[in-house]
Amino acid sequence: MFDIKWIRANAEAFDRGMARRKGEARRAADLLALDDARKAVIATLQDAQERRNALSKEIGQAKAQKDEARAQALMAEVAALKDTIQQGEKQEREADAALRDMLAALPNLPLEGVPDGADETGNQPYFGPNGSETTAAASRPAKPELSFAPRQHFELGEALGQMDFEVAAKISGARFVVLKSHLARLERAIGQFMLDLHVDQHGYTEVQPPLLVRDEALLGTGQLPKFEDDLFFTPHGDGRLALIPTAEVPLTNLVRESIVAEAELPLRFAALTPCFRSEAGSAGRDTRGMLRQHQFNKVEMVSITTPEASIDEHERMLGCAEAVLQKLGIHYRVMALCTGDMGFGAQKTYDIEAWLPGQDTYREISSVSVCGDFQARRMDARYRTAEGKMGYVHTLNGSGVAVGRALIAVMENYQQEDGSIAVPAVLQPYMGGLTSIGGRS
RNA sequence: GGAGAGGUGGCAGAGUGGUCGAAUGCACCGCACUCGAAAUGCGGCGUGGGGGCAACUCCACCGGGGGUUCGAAUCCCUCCCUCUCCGCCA
Repeated sequence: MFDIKWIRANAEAFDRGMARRKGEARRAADLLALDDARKAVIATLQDAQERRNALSKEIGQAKAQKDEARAQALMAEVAALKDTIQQGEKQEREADAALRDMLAALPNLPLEGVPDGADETGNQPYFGPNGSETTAAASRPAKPELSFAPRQHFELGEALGQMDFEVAAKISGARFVVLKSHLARLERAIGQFMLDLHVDQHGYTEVQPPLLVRDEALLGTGQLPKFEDDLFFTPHGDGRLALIPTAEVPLTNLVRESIVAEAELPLRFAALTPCFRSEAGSAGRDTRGMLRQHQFNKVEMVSITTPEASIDEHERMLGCAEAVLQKLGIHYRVMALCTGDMGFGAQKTYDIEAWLPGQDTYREISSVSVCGDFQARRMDARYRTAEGKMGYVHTLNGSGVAVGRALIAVMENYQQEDGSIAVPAVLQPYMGGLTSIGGRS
């Protein structure tokens, strides 16, 4: 959410940034016109209120002095203002709402340095703030060398009899899956491992958040008002609650409507939760396998920082997500998303794409974004310095990483010629010591 | 689900139609006293918005929203939240 004052002071930068955003025709002039109209309404209203207040005060004094005649005269005088004030209040509400609605529908402005582009083809490889392709390659696991034609995860899973899309469809329809036996445990092991990593080694506080949230929370992080179609809702009383599309929503809203002492920052939260997405706009895409499901598990990281610290925190968070793949031994690449591929609330986003041998391609497994004060303004999340100065916090979120997609990556990268799957060393403790799924033991 | 009580500044807690942005206490900040501290005294201490170069001034805010009234923390409606009792329940 933008501050209209900021737009007024930075109209040119605002227009330049919005022009880079796909499909954003909104210009500063449109918003400033609304704001001007709003101010005019306020000026008129306040003028009338000021006169009313003064006269009402006199009425109080007259009454106190038992001067009924004077009180009556004053009341008659002020009565005339009543209609003006009520009209004005109504107009102010309408003007506020008009401006607020327009501001709430605006996406965040891309940071300097974010590549321009219309879609994912405009994304660029990223090797770290001071990195190169060579330095990055040194810290990233290599592609597995498979001496046979690799299979896709669903082929492996179905052959094992531990991944069942048909029965899931009978129960819940398309885009659901049933995992059983060792694959079910592998799913749990991956989530557990990743959450432990972030909590034990990366300084995140483990959180068990609500999975059903109010519209206000979704407005705060930016899923509403524009992306209602992507969400599942359930009726609740006279209203509704949404199933979280990502734990970013409850984790970020942890600081909503609050003022955090600067000394408390950064706050780092991590959670392992199911996520629910209607995938309304992706009919026909990735229909095979469990790459794109209505329900999936994800470890999410959220950081709340000062404005000064958010850019460094972004790099740090990317590192936390990368560590997962490094420890799992899965080859990946990092892409800096272009303006056309970034999410609504992001100033800058890195995607981590895991190598999937079965698909012979890279697929997104994590997305790490810095949002600046965009969400903080929507949530009214502020911080106060030791000197008492207040400002909006900066928020960041990143997957660390998507559990279902990590399962796919493990399966495809650790598959053996006989269709069994080796269990990565770091997961074995979480698998009761199991070293292979489907192999002869 | 039924019955009841409540939501006021960082905290505690007055205030049931008029000069109340709101007593008082605690906390906090400054000053005085002190070698220093405590205690004490004096002063300060909310947020958002409009106007103004500025000193400043005006408007709004007592859980959220709407209404009644010349005037609302106070009355009415509605929503949210908290607590107590009953019922149900993993």
